[in-house]
Amino acid sequence: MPEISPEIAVASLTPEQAAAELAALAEAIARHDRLYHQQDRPEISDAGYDALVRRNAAIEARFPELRRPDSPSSRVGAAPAAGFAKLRHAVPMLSLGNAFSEMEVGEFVARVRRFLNLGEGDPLDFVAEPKIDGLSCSLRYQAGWLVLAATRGDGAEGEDVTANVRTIAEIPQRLPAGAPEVLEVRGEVYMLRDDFLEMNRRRAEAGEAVYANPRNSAAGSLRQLDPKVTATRPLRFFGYAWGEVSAPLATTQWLARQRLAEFGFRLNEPARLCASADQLAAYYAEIGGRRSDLRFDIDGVVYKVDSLELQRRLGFVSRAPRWAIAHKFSAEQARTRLERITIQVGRTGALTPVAELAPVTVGGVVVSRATLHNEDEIQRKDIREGDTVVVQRAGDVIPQVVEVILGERPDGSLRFVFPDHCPECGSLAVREPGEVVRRCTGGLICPAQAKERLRHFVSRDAFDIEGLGEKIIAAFWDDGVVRTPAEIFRLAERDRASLTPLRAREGWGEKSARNLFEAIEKRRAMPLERFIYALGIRQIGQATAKLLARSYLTLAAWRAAMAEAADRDGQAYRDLTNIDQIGPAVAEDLLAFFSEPHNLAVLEDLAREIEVQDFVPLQAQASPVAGKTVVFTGTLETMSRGEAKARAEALGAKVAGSVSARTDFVVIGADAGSKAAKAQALGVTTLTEAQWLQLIGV
DNA sequence: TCCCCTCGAGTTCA
DNA sequence: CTCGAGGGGA
Repeated sequence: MPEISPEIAVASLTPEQAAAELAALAEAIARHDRLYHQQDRPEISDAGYDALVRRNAAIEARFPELRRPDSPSSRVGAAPAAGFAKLRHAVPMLSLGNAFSEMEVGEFVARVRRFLNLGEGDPLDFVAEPKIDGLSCSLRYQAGWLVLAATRGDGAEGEDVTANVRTIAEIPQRLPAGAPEVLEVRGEVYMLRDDFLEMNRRRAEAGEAVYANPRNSAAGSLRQLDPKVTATRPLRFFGYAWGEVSAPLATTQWLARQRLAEFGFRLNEPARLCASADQLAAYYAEIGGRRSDLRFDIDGVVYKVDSLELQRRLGFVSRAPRWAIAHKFSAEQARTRLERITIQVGRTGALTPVAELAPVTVGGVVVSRATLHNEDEIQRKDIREGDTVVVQRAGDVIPQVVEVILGERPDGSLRFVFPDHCPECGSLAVREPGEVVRRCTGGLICPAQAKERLRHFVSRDAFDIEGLGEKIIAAFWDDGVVRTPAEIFRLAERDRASLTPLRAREGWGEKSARNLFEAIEKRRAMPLERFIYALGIRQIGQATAKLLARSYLTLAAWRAAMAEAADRDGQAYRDLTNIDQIGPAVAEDLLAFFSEPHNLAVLEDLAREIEVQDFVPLQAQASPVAGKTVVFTGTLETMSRGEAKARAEALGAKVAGSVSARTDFVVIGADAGSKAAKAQALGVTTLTEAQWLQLIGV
């Protein structure tokens, strides 16, 4: 049995004794943390606790190689991280659908009942809980130890904040016996309002910038590069969901919550089990009434189907579960004067009206601009320059103009006339019939569009060149330093010969210039899908770019196919439109891009500067369906069509929408229609769902 | 032909 | 985050 023996001098410990004592200390400190922070039942004095922490630190200093991965000292004073590494979630972290009215909640309940085929009398329970305004986080425990913590990020990939999360006292470093071998606990990192105010007070005293609200404060505190700083912030955590688990937690959401509590997590309270839409509405009203009494900020409540079995049956739509919904409180609003309406020109030439507002605080943030979306929106709300308007932040983020206070409209104000010429290049701006946006026809001659295209090219999801932001791109373009993507890659070379090198520019130095050149060099090799996306072809976003990369595999093959597809009656065109999700409209935009000589020249030039890497399907080599074209038809039993498609693509297959002689497999579900017949007529291999699953090894 | 869903393109502020 | 439009299943 390992012992904590403070009486033995650290210097005289053997390595074996030290290791045993470190293990005992880790356990003891974790236990006292739990007692103190979660159960408010400390068993030792603060001084006694400090002695344990100091003893641990002393032993670690003497035997650094024995430092444990779960060392209590990593909670405080861990070395600063150099930025945050990306971390892929084992199970994606989803977002929630929103309801803003009782009616929408009623529809949600009805939708769930319909989906599950429930009759009038069949019971259906929901868990209702407050929706904390914090920052979602996923905590991964293995063999009971906290091993990883990640922010939500885009849902698929977040940031590794393990070191910072270890400093949050309320989060158990270790789970009690009986917890699953693998458990990802999901919840919200947040700050109590009182703690937030106190912290701001002290920051103000120290002359430091204060945070706008508890949410920003929690986010800012968790994303500190130095965990020591995070450790000084009063962060807390509520657990309310889970990701990967090696064993089911419970049979219902309600009981799963109790399990989380047993593991030492604080739960978001007050929660309630509700049996009907009426009870949900009552809960909503009650929480809404008590909102200001709660010790933390909430932006609504969440309803979840209680039965985990029913949750499984309901499944997901896109990135949100069908079995849960957030019922939001109405957003905080503010009145301000709309000074002017300006027009911005986007990469595709779209003219977007933006409201320039007299700065006003909404939801703790000063807002001075808000999008007006488009021409129709302005007409619909009859928004005029000089009006007093009501502003709110949609989803508490993006500012929007809700309405005009007509009573305060100044005399002699005029309806806003949307320009029919581009404010940047003067070209005609036209609105295609049936479309809402008005677009500048300047195309290649419009400097605003050119800059936006360049900005898109270097943006995060495209070439991601660090140090080449919006401002710098615009300045480079204006001065003629960089006008095309390829010129970015010739920048360093040209700079050496230049009479006015970068380092001589205002705001630039030797070091910043070198850093930029290095960042550019790092991007000379680029995966095909990113390359296609970076080109900024209309309607070709990330998803479609990846689809094209998967279908054509190499830059050469893609370019050749696009050239050939100019013949709308040819095979190449049929292949293109036969890619699932690519129809005639998308095909036309692609072909329009390739029929423009300027674009071909830019592409050619760029291809000389960089290496475009062939598309690499995941697990491609091993799978018998890699490189094959598959068509799904009819209703699949074991998974949704979207899931089947994702599975097939993950194995390197291409999923097509219709059957042709080039199709390798047609997977036939229940009630299949003409596609099955066509497959037979063409002699294409058909598979039942079971055969398909066997083929891909499920 | 009509929905439903997904995707793209636009947006703000710290 | 929101809106509009394209794609495709029903």
